[in-house]
Amino acid sequence: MPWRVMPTMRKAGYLPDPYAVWLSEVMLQQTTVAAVRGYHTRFMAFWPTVGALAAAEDADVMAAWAGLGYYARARNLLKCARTVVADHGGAFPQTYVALIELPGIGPYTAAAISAIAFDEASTVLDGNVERVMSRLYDDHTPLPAAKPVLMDFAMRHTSQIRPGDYAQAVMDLGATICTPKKPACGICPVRGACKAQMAGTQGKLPKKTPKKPKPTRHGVAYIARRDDGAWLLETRPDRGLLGGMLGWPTTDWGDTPPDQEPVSADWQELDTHARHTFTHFHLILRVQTAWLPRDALPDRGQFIPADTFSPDALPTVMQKAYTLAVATLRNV
DNA sequence: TATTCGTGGAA
DNA sequence: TTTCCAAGAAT
Repeated sequence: MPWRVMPTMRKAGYLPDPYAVWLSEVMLQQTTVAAVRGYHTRFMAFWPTVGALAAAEDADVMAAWAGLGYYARARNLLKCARTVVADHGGAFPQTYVALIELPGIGPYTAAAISAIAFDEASTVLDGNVERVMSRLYDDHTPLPAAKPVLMDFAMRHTSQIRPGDYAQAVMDLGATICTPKKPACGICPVRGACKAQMAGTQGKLPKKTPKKPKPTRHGVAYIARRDDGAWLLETRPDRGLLGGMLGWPTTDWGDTPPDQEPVSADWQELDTHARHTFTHFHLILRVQTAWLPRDALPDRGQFIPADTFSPDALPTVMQKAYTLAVATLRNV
């Protein structure tokens, strides 16, 4: 990662910017490095300090987060930045105990920041470390029930010497060698100590409890433009799915799609629909489009001028609906 | 303790 | 095409 500080530099006393570390660790929650890289670069360019982020407009931050998912992270990111400014003088607290009090910072992130940015000997237990420990001790207890024992294993290994380097090293071991599929045991530095490697069970670990099948829900998105080109959008409520994000007015997403037109209009149903999969359900989203008169008065949402609107500010499912609708609206 | 909460890429 | 997931936190 470009925001990493190399071990040789750390040994000389340099530590990375806590703000950059916090931002990356929050973005990396349940998210791949490849997906995060561009977002982290843009956030650091737009808001170089926690003070700058704290002073940002909510809508700008949510728009910059669009597409990365788990939008509660972005809402908590702002809460956390503003708390750091208001209660900590604009400097991140340096200990696990203090960090975990902040919004959006849980056990893993508090451990990662305190270790990487402040060299506290905290134990990081993320998906990588869970995998490494389950294999090292050949523990077949299914996750998430196995977390306490895996944390106990991880604590035994946590180094009091250069704890920041250790935290990154054990996670990198999981990310690059002790991988979920086809681990590179032949080049693993702890091969000789790995019980799963000896038993030949590394490919089956960590064991996980089977997850429930995803139901399919249905909904309708209403994409309307006023005759001056303005788009009808609404900011979703802070709680729930896509909370705080800009999007098209939609029906509720349930088993049967109700009719909840945001404004009376001559709606045109598209002959295709968008498919999207969230964490816990599949969505089939039908799309209706309409042109509205200058004096239209919608029940929901607000008009965004054409020169202000960018689909990049929308969550991915809303971008899918937009892509389907654009061609049709052009032809009207 | 169990559920909610995104996304895009790999197999 | 469908499943499975990847550096979790909040409720």
